[in-house]
Amino acid sequence: MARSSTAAKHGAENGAARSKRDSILDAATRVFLGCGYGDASMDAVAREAGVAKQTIYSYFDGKDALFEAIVRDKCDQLLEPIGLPEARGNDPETALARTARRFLDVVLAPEGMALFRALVAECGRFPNLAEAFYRSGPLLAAGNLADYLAELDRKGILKVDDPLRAARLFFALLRGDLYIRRLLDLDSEPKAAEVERAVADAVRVFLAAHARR
Amino acid sequence: MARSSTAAKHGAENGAARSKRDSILDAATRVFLGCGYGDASMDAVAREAGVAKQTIYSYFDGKDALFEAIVRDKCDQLLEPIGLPEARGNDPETALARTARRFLDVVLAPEGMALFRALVAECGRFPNLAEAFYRSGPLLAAGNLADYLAELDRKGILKVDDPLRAARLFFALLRGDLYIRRLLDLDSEPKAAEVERAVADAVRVFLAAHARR
DNA sequence: AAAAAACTAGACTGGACCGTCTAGTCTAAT
DNA sequence: ATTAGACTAGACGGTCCAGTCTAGTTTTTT
Repeated sequence: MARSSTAAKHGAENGAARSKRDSILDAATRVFLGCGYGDASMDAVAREAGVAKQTIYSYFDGKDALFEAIVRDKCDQLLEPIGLPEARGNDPETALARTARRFLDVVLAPEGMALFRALVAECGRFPNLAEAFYRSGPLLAAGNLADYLAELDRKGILKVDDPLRAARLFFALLRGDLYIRRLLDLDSEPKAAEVERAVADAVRVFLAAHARR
Repeated sequence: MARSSTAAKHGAENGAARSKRDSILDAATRVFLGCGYGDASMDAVAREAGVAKQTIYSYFDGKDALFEAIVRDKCDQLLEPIGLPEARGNDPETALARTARRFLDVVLAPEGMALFRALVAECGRFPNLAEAFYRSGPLLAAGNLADYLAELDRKGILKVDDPLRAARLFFALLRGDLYIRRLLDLDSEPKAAEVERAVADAVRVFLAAHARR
């Protein structure tokens, strides 16, 4: 019935209340993804949101619940584009490149990286969040691509024995070394040209591996 | 002159002193990699090492220095096998598979994952550690493989235009989806059969992409 | 206008933890 | 035997922080 387990006593769940909740969520996102769960303080969130600390506790049960809320929120919002099935032209090269570009744009962006870093850091404390992220991100994306690959196989355009496995490999190829370097914060957000090069490499290798002979 | 910046006043840097320092380092490794930098307490390290807290501070300057020491230690110890150039038979498939196996055995093992997770979580606080890890791990491994690939290209066995780039791609392929799942702690250490399958997939795709036509 | 609900600012509690300090014990060298 | 240095056990100061509480103000509803 109530949205969150306890703290949902705000009469109208719309209008001004919604916007206050949102501004808390936004501020919390900045703070939590900026310094990590451990170093983020509720006082900092309150300050950032321009809100009294008590107000936060009236919308959320506590620090854990707030973190969960912002992560689920960011997952939905951030991973939505890569979850959507891609418009599939008849040219596999173009379709793959488009999928690839969309994927990298999301996961290599500062927000995507910050979210993933936070999840890696806290996966011990919040195992269900890690699972939810994986399902609504990498797994969904791979599933969609797998459907497309199966179609290409049926049509005899490519040779794909295990579509899901192949899709996962494609995304792995795509992350490449860049992703590790980004995770360790050794690089800043890559320029479009770099992304384009990674996309081209991945597509080339993938097509070579699955060409009909 | 002195090993660590300040705390190196232990007369003989051998024998009993060495072993005490080592037991602190071991305990600290368990604690830090077990709960992460933030949640690890110096008291817990002392308890784990069976040592008074003061003793830790006589060997290390503080929590930061201790963390640095254990990370550098684990980097050296863990990544040493993947830094070594591989015995290269004439069969590229076998050589690649051997390199791949050695790599995955290290990075997917609990210790390898814990180290990497800790670095990802703390890369903001310890940027130099992240850099050191990258250089003595992924970069070194890629460099070695690149040398081998260049050789194969010279001999006309494979077609490898940019060896370093190709080597990085090979390792990316190798990490695959498994690595993401391991990072988020969604899987436990993979069985040998799973590793073998990942290795076979990566080698197959890589060779297909770099075959001489 | 009056009552109720939401919100603010800030004090406060209780607990965790880093790093230091004290006082005393053990070991090894002189 | 004495002395110096390494070590132990535990207390302690200072800081930080999650979550609660109080008292007063603003907004909304009736």
